[in-house]
Amino acid sequence: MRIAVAPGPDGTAWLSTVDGQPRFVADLAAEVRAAHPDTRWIWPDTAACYPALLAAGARVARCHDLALIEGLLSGHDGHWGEPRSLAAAVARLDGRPVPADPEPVTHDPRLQPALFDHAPPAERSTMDDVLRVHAAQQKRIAEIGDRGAFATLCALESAGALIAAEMSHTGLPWRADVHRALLAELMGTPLAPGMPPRRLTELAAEISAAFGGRPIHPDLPAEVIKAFAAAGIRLPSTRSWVLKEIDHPAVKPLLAYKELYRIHTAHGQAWLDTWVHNGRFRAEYVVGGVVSGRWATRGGAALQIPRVIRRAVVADPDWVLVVADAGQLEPRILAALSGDRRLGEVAAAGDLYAALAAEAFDGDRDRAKLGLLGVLYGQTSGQAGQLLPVLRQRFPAAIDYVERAAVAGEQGLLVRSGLGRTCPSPSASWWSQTGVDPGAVSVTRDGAGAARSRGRFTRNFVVQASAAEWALVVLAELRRALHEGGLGELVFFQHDEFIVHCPAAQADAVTAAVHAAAERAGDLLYPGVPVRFPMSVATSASYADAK
DNA sequence: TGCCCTGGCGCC
DNA sequence: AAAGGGCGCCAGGGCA
Repeated sequence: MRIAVAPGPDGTAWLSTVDGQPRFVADLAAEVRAAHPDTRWIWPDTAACYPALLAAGARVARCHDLALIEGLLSGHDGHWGEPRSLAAAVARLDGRPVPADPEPVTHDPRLQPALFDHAPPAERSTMDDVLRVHAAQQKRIAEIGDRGAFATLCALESAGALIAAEMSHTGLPWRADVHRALLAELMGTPLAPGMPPRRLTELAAEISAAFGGRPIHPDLPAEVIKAFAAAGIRLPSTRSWVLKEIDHPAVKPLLAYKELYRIHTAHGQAWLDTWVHNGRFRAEYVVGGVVSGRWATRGGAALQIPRVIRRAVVADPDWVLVVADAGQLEPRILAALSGDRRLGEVAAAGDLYAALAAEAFDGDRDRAKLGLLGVLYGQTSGQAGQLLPVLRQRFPAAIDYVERAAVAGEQGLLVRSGLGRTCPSPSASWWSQTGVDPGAVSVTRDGAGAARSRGRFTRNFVVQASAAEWALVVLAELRRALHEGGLGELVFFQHDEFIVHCPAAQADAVTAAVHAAAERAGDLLYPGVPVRFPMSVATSASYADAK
């Protein structure tokens, strides 16, 4: 059963079945709570309307997110990033100028909360728009003619939007006291509020001393390069891997400073004060913002939590964190996508790189890993490049798969994930720069570089985007299983990693649900393909102990 | 003052 | 050992 929703302010809405009469409701949350649980809700924008429903205790099992699906359809047509709001979709249908999308409503606690005040009044005509856009999207999805793959992608993307809102609502358990103790242990406490932590000050002094006492700001690359030049060392940059090659007494404190400074600025006390409240870190996930279908976050850097800081992620008393990680996901996806039989056999192993090493690299796991990652990222030089011929000879179908994607990209063509998520078209400047466009004047060396660069992007896209949709299936299956079993709560998702927070007694059931979800994802996306997608699952009180 | 760019680096 | 795919965030600098 599908029910269309045109949300208004203060929890009001117009509701309609796909072919019925619209009716006004004063309390959308009450309607949702009373509706059949399998209802698929058709609405303009999950991120805009679902948080308020969750706050009112109304959970939704399934939805059709018109904005996200408009974005997927535009992308499929080669117009990634075009406006996708309900207003834009209607204008597109009517052949009118398409308005730009409004700025997303943010829940960033640093900004003044201005939520819910701006919602336009619910109008009956908005319901007409919802129904028209929905019907048009259904037609476009059907016309793609890929036996339902793209429709699956649309359902997954919508499910992802629900899960993202639910995880933001729930929050990741976060112990501010543990975090503060960790910061003090790593870098000492500031001498005064607002001053840098003590250890940073000390390291800065050590660095200055190593340069003969000249005062230096270690966080200004230009100053560091100048200081090294004065000592007779010319550096192309101050990146840590460059510094590691240098023999100079300033290098050691400089590297230590960079590491701590990063933690201080990105996940220090200021971050803690801003983002952690009442024992939870509420990240704002952004679905549909990354070309490959991975999620992003807005504020809070939820997908870049440094390993040392993960010690602050601690389960509630008598609860545990079940941390699941899909190991070596992208090479396995390549094996499944390409149907390469030999790589599939390698990918049937628990440790893909070890099996690959045994098969083709005399048991050298590091070289096997380096070579395969080089294939995924398009590295042709250096050691990874040298390993390519071996891989091509052993796994021709897999190598061919990514190289076709690379060639298509260099020619300005579009490539797609397994379910049809589509990469962006090249920019206008790319066409003129590369000379791929026959009307262009000449190909510069920069142009050739730009073409190869796009080839690396499309090569990686087909794998990364297909991996992202596999992870979405896992997420959706896991969410369903947890809800049906009354098991815990999903609290974190990061590309190929999933965290469930649950009572300790449920840990085994949750672990089983994770494995089942991974298996179902493989069966759904790659039926009959022998590739395995093993999950490593660990249960512990702290995220830091789970790896 | 605000905006955009760069360098650098955290995560996958 | 080598430096390639996707992101977001911070600080600082240049500019209007």
